[in-house]
Amino acid sequence: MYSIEQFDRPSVAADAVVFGFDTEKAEPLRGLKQRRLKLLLVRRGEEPFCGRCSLPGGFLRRGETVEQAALRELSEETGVADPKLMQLGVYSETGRDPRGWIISCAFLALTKTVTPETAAQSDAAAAFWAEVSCTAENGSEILTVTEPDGTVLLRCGNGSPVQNALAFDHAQIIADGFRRLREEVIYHDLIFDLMPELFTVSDLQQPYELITGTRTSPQNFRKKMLPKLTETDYYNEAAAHRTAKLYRRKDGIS
Amino acid sequence: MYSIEQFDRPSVAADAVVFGFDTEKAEPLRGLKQRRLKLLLVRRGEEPFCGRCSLPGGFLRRGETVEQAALRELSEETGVADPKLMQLGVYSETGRDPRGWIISCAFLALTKTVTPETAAQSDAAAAFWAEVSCTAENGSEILTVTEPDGTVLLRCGNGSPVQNALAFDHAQIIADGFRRLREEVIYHDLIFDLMPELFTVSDLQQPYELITGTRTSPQNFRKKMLPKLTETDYYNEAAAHRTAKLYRRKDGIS
DNA sequence: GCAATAGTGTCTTTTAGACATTATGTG
DNA sequence: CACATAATGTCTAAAAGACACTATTGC
Repeated sequence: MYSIEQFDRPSVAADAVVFGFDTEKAEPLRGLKQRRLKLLLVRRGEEPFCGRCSLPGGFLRRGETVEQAALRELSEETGVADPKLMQLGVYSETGRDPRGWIISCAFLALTKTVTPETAAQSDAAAAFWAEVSCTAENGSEILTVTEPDGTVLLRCGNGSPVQNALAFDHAQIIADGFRRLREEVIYHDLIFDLMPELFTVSDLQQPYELITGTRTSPQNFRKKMLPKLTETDYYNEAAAHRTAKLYRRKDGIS
Repeated sequence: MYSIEQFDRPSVAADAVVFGFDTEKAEPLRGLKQRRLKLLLVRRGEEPFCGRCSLPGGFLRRGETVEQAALRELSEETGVADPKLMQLGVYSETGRDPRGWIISCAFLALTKTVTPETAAQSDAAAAFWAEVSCTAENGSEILTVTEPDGTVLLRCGNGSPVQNALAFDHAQIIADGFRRLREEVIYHDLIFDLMPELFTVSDLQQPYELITGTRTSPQNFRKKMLPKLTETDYYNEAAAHRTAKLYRRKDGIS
């Protein structure tokens, strides 16, 4: 029988690009809820890249799948509990990790619940939610990841990093993760995995358009989304305008 | 500095699901070229699963990326030279390989050139092109992989294997690969990576519809494809009908 | 009443599909 | 000429977008 001991073996890490939407009372004038796209990061407390930010993750252990490793590390490091996980890609360039031969199995993870506590209750308490924005500047799109204090961690144009304060090759992984997120939202309605169970149609629009980079009128957005929704008997709390019906995702969509 | 030696490490394999179209003179009545979808397999000459068929692949070596490993193994084992490679997924269920802790990084690979020699000139001469068909049977689609002698190696309904003579978990990898192929052909025009540089519009139709599971009239298929094509000054060899203009893929189409 | 969003309807543009028609090659 | 496929055009149905208009709610 073939011996596998004759080959060197790499360490295998599982890292996750976790996106979620935060609900902030932004404009004080009217109870307007603005949703901001957030990315879960960890500030490293050890070498290499001590003090820099990285994706949450850790090493694969014997007896678990890469999915289980990603979920375990997410739970341990950041308190994020039940995200939707999708494989994003394997990063194996030699030299990507100064500690040695380490390949990373990267995941795209989506959570419905972004709360400050999520990050705070972690072991290391080093996890936090960074803000993600995607803006069109003179033709091409710029993806920006910013710390809560305003420090820019990452700027990407056309899918490749142009400004990068992150550890390892995590800037590239994040860029790939956002591009994949866009594809999944456009083609497989993954927007619903970033929303609470019940939501209004207009709750969907800002998140959807931020990720897809599109823009429509509220009327047409409604017409586009309604076939994917089931209405409920609930209404949102009254604001300074007509109350809105709450919907849930329709079964069998995607 | 963090020691990575304290962790067990898995062996990492790179396996490829290689698709390509064969051009057969099928119907003898008129010089009709029929294209058949093929999948590259290897008959194993050693344990485990000695005598069974598996995807071409092998172990990752220090100093190479998983992409390089996949290309090297493809070239060594099967003679397939310059395929388009895309990461398909990581398979890491415990027990998936009786030799021990081995995870597989699977690739979707597309080649423009399916020839008997491709497989024959390999080291082991154990590589061959199996035939892939996807038929609609009472509502759901059945994916079938057949050996040249007619032996059924794999039948899948709804993306999961129902009849499976393949080694390891390669049946599931192939099922995932075909589903991914369909998505890439529909959304990213990957059909062109399965065709020669120059082709007629009708050369495209049978391959396109086999993979996507759709069916249209030749007229409407032409209208759908023309925006993605650049015409050339060449024509195909005359058949028993009007000669057809040869096209190439238009730049900037994805 | 006013501001703001919810929700409906109407019109137009674009796209996809059904299908008739002409063109051109071989036998 | 018969036949098969190439290539174009026409009509229709479905989807996407622009936008007018009505409905509620808080202030």
